[in-house]
Amino acid sequence: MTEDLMTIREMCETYDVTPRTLRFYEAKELLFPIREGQKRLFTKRDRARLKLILRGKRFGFSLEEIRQLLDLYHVGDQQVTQMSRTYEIACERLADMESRREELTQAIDDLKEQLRWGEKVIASIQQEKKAAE
Amino acid sequence: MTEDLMTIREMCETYDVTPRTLRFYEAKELLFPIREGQKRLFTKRDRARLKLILRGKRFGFSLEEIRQLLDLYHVGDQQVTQMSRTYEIACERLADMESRREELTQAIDDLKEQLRWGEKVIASIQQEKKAAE
DNA sequence: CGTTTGCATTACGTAAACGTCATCTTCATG
DNA sequence: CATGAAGATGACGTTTACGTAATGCAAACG
Repeated sequence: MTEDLMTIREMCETYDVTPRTLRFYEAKELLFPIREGQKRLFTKRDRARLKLILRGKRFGFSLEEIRQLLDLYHVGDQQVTQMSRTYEIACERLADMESRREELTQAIDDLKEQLRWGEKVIASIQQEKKAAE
Repeated sequence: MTEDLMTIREMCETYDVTPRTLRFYEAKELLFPIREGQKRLFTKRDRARLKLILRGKRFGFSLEEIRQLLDLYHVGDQQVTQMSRTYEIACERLADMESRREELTQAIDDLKEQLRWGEKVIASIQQEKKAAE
């Protein structure tokens, strides 16, 4: 931790995932821990990527989609000639996420309305109970 | 369609899903189409539920989680005594969704920043090209 | 009246995302 | 030096969310 490197166990405790998950993400080329002999050591970069992975998952992105998103955050890995294409993809993603947020806002408003209705129903039940006493 | 009832095919075209998906959702008790002989006929209620299902999926909810959410929108199906509990669950869901939205906003801001950086890089490449001519 | 067409059921298949052994090294430690 | 904890490597198992036939019925059509 001090040298900016973490063991698999430290990673698991920090991010609440299993070793299997981390090895799986490495196999899928989402993470690239360095090796000390056999053992994996996760860098700051791996941790940043893992946070993005977990966030992506919470929004229903597949690991493959997340992998593409991750590349947007590590453009240095890419050839400069692919930069423009990468930029386009990123713009599309951004639009996608913004429309998602609007949809989510709509869902929140719907649910809030339901809740107001529920409050009314509960209140009227309380009244009935009171009347029955 | 005129009588507020739709065949499976009409549903598929309207909501861009396969028949298999609709039957699957029925088996999982997410939809409750009525029967005309053997054939399924989907009501307005089924369509409302399907919209919520598809929306839920876009946010990474599992079908089981969605089923619970759906019940919040059809409280009439429940016993009145369970009302308060249902209300609690709904509040939790709401908080969950609102924190999701905040997270999404953060992700959007991050990506926007990445894009601004990308714009700079692309611009500087254009400069290099120009200089090379 | 035979045959498409539309929908149904049953059942096996599959991709994604890990879980769960079983087995094997490698150190640190009593 | 035995051993036990931490980590690695297969390899098979599991759940979710459908896909994909194979087969059957029933109305509609040429």
